[in-house]
Amino acid sequence: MASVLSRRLGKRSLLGARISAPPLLGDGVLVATQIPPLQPDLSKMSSPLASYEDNHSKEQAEESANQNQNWQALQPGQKVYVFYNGQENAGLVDHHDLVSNEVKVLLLEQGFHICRKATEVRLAEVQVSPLPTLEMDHGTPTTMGYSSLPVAMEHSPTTAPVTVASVPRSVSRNIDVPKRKSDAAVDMDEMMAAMVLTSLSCSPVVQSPPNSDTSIPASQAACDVWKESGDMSDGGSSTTSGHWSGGSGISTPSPPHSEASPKYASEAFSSPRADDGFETDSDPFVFEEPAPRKRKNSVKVMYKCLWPSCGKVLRSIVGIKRHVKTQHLGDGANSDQRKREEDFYYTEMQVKEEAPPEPVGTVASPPLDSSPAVIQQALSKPEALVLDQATPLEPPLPSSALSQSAPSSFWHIQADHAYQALPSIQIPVSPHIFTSISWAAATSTIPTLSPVRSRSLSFSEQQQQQPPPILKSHLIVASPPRAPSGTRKVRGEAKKCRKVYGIEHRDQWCTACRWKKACQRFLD
DNA sequence: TATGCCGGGTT
DNA sequence: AACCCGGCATA
Repeated sequence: MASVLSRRLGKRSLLGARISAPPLLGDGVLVATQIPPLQPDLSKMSSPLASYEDNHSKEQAEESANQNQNWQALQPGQKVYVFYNGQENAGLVDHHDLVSNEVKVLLLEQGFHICRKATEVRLAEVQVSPLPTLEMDHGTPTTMGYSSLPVAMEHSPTTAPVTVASVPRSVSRNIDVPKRKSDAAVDMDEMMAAMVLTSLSCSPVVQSPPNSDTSIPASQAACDVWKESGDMSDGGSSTTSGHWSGGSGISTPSPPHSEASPKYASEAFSSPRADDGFETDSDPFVFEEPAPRKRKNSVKVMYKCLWPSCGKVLRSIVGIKRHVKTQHLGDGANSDQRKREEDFYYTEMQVKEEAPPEPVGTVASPPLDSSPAVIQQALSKPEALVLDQATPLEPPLPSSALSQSAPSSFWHIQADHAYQALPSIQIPVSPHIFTSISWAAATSTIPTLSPVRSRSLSFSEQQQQQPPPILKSHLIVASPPRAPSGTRKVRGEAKKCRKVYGIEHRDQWCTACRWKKACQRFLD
C-alpha cells in the first residue's frame, strides 16, 4: 500500500516538478502562460481541488493577511531566493514589511535591493540544511488542509508542484535549486500537483493519501522529470489503452519522446486511466530508473471492420460496433439480429506496442500501418473473426493459430452451407473469399441458409438442427489456414465421401466427389 | 498406394 | 451445367 501510494506520489511529484520546471529556464512568463489554463478548469471542478483552488485564490487575494498570520516573517539577513530579471537570484533579506507583506531583498549578485512580495521570496535557508527543517514542516500539515498548505509550501521552498496551483508565487518559489527537498514538502506539494493534474484529466483516482518515498534529490528529480516524461507516457499510459480508445477509457500510450509542454502533462494524465491508472503508472517515477519501465511489448487490442473493402480500425469495441451498425448495417435498429451482427463484422486485432512515438490520435486511428506497432493481422487481409468473448488471453495469437484452432466440423458446416446455398462461393479458399462469405452469410444469406442446411455425416441424412446461423457466425474463429500460394488445394483432413461411404456406395457421394472434384460435403 | 482434387473434355 | 476422367499432389 504504502509503496503504491508512494509511487503515486512519486509520479505526481515529478509532474509537479515538471510543471514548475519552466521557471528553471528563467522564464516566469512561461509559467504564467502555462498555469492560467489550469485554473479555469480547476474552478469548474467539483472536486476538492476546486475548493482548494478557491481557497487558494482567496488566499492569494489576501496574501498579506495570511502571511502575517501563517507565515513567519522573514528575518533580516536571511538568505532567500527571489526572481529578478527572469532569474532566480540569491539574496539576503533586508527587511520584511509585514504590513505590505513585502520583502526587501539585497541581491547578492547584483548588489542592490529589490522589493518583492513575501510570497515571491523563497527561503534559502532550508536548503542549506534541508532535512531537519523540512521534517518539521511535515508535521503540521498532515491533514491536507488546503488553507494550511501555503504554510507547508512556504517552508519548503523547493517544492515544485506547488506551482500548479499557486501561480505567481510558485514561480519564484519553485525554482529548484539543486538541493534536496524534504519529503514532507514533497508530499504535500506533490499531492497538490497530482490532484490538480489528475483532476484536470478527470481521473477518478485522486483521493490517495499523501505519501512519500521520494527521496529523490530535487535536482535529480528535475532531470528525471524531463527524462521520464517520455517514459511516463509509456508507463503512464501503461499499456493497453492509449490512443486506442479515448472513449473507452483506455489509456494512451504516449510517445516516448519527451515533450515538455504542459499539454503533454495533461495528456499524460488524462490517459492513465481509471482502475490501475496510477498504480501501475506511477512506477516510472520511482526514481530508481527511468528506463526500466517502458512497456514496449504491451499488447493493445484494436477492432477492425471486416466489411468488405472497409477495413476501418477503431480502438474501441463500441466504436467499431457503431461503425458497423451505422456504416454497413444501416441504422435501422429494427432487428436484434443486426445488433448481433455487428459483432460479426469486426475483428479484434492484437497490436503490440513497441513504445511507439505515436501521437495520440483520435478515436479512430486508422493509420496503424504507420505505427511501429506490430499488427497481428494484416489490414489488407480480413482474417480472424473473433468471438465476442474472444480471449485476449493469447495476445500473440497468430491468425494461423486461430484458423487452425477452428473446429473443422464447423468449417464443414459452413462449407456445406455454402455448397448448398451458395454454390458459387468456395468457402475456405482464401481469406478474402472467406470474408465475403461470412458477410454474405451474416447478412442476407443466413436466413436462407439455415433452412437449407442439410446433411450431416449420417447416411440417412438425419439432419440435426444446427445452432442458429448467427451463433454460427460468431463461432467463426479464423480465416482458413489456406494461403496457398499456388494452385492446388491442400488435401483436407476430413474424411471425404469416398472414405465415408466407401466406393461401393458411390451413389451416396456428393456430386463433387463423384466428379472427382473437391468434396463439397465434407469440407476441411 | 490410396486418396483428393484440379484441369479439362464431353454431353 | 452436369458429368466424366487424366493426372498430379499428398498423406
